[in-house]
Amino acid sequence: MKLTTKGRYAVMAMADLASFKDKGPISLTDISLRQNISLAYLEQIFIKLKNKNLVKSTRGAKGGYILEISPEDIKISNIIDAVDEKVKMLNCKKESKKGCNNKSSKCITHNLWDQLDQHINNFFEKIKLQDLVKKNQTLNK
Amino acid sequence: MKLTTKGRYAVMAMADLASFKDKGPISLTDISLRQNISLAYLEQIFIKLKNKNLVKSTRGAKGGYILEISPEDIKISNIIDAVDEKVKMLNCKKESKKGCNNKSSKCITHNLWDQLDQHINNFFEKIKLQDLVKKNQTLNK
DNA sequence: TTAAATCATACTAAAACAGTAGGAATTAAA
DNA sequence: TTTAATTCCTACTGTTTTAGTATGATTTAA
Repeated sequence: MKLTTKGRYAVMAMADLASFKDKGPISLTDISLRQNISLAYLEQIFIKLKNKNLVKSTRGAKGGYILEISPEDIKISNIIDAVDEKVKMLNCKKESKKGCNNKSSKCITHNLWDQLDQHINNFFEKIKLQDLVKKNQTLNK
Repeated sequence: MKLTTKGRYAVMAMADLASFKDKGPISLTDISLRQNISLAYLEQIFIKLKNKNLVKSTRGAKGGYILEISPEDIKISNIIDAVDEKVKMLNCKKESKKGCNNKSSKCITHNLWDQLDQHINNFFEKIKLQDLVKKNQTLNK
């Protein structure tokens, strides 16, 4: 069980943006170099972040991205969700009238995975982007 | 981010074993039917559970598996670990002298994933197999 | 006019996943 | 003593996901 790079990169990139939030639009090239992430891959990720209104873009030369919302108001869960990195341990399909294992209404481990989901989502909910950049902030100002 | 079937099935199967723990060896065929998991796949999973001394086997007709330890003493983490379902969000390689992104010593999100690892592992550590079967136990006795 | 940037979409190699397949060894019961 | 039920062992495989590349269009500051 692991997070995919898309989710990790998205959080890294957003944290990067947050650290430079007073420097005007930040280009993906910059983020790419600083965070060591492929530029083309970053582009894909930022389309999604933009669709969810987490960032705003400026096109053309000297363009780039800035945060649409303040880092204190962006939860890690918002970022993870934006790039389709769903936390979903449960596989039990709801459509099937029969239940988890096509037998009983709920499989014996149903509640366990359900609680795990909540446990992880709760973790992402309570941490803000701001929490990640606190230490570095003064350095880049 | 999701758990693979191997981890989920392992926990389901162990919970099944625990519910029938006073009925002598339980065959994988039985578990396969009750939990709706492929027999051949269960066989692979049980080799691993056996290697970690979570279950004991009896070969031949009327054979099967029983728990090697009491359900109160088996943590979910023991099961997950046994089938190689590692919880590892962090991708930062320790070997590389350079650190996470081959640049700074630690990437900006390093601690976040580290804490997430702990958060999840902690969840699996504190839940015992016994906790899963409590409700169903009287039914199958 | 040019260079730097976002925007958009299609493609792809490699790995992981979720099993299957085939048979060998063991043992209880008929 | 044969048969059926079981664990044990190892190799194989189709599908999906991952982690990007590749290509080109559009926009804009200098």
